[in-house]
Amino acid sequence: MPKSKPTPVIRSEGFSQTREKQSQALLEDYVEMIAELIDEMGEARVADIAERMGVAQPTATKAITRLKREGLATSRPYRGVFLTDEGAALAKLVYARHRIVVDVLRKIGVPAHTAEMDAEGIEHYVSEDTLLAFRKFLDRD
Amino acid sequence: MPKSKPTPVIRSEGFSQTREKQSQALLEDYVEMIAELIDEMGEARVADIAERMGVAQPTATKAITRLKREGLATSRPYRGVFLTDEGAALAKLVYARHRIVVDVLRKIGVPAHTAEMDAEGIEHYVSEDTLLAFRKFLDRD
DNA sequence: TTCAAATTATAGCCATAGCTATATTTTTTG
DNA sequence: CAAAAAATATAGCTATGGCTATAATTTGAA
Repeated sequence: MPKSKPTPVIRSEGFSQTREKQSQALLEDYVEMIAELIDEMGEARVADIAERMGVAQPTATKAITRLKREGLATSRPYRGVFLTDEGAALAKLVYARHRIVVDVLRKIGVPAHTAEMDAEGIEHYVSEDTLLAFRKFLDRD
Repeated sequence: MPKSKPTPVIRSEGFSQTREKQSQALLEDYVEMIAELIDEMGEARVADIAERMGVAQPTATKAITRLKREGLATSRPYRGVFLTDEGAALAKLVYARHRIVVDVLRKIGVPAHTAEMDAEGIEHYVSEDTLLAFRKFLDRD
């Protein structure tokens, strides 16, 4: 098994991308959460979104405003939140990716609960290429 | 290999932790970068830090101010940046963790360059338990 | 049906992370 | 050694993501 060599200069390449992804990660979390709530409860109320995200209600409202601006969700004042086609598609992708990351962690030997927790942070930084490798890895044996 | 079952309710547990880690991630990146520069060039100048981080110089200066506030670095005006013992220890941890994440990704089948890039984002969300599992995984075969 | 309770929106605050423009200090060079 | 160049610091702006307090709206119950 070849240990990777240090590649200091290349390292910097990843940093700026990482920054860009941080705001995308929040959008993904909200979209995923909204999809989950709609699936479980038939609708996604602001209060429920806030509670599950672990933030205050105005924080959730502000995030939803941004989701609407980005074309991922819709909502009418004092009504529930809905996903656009684009939002629903994103939710599906994010959910699938989450499952794959969890499965990979578990196959490696990470305890189930830890895998769920860590996947929440990790999943947003898994590129398409890496996801492809993950799928192949899960199909082995 | 058991596919993981959806565990929607548990999911929310991870979110708040994820938020807390985002600010820690930046600190880790800077500390790691400063250690790298000192190692390579003998000193870490603000301009070099900024360039490698892909940010403007005042942005780096501001981050360094925070590093100093957190006791991870020191600096005198118009002079280079240095790591405290604590900062150096953190840099070492972060570096080791980075190598492990890269090695795990590569063992799974992720191309080297992709592994380096994705590890940059992933590494900050790998818990101690997961790291332990990663080490064992790398030792297999 | 009206009024209290629950829900959602708004206002206004803080901190972080980014930027440009500019001032200050150090370094280099003619 | 003085002046130009380079490096660093500071000021002040934007946007995000968080909060509390409060206003507005909807829902439900008497």
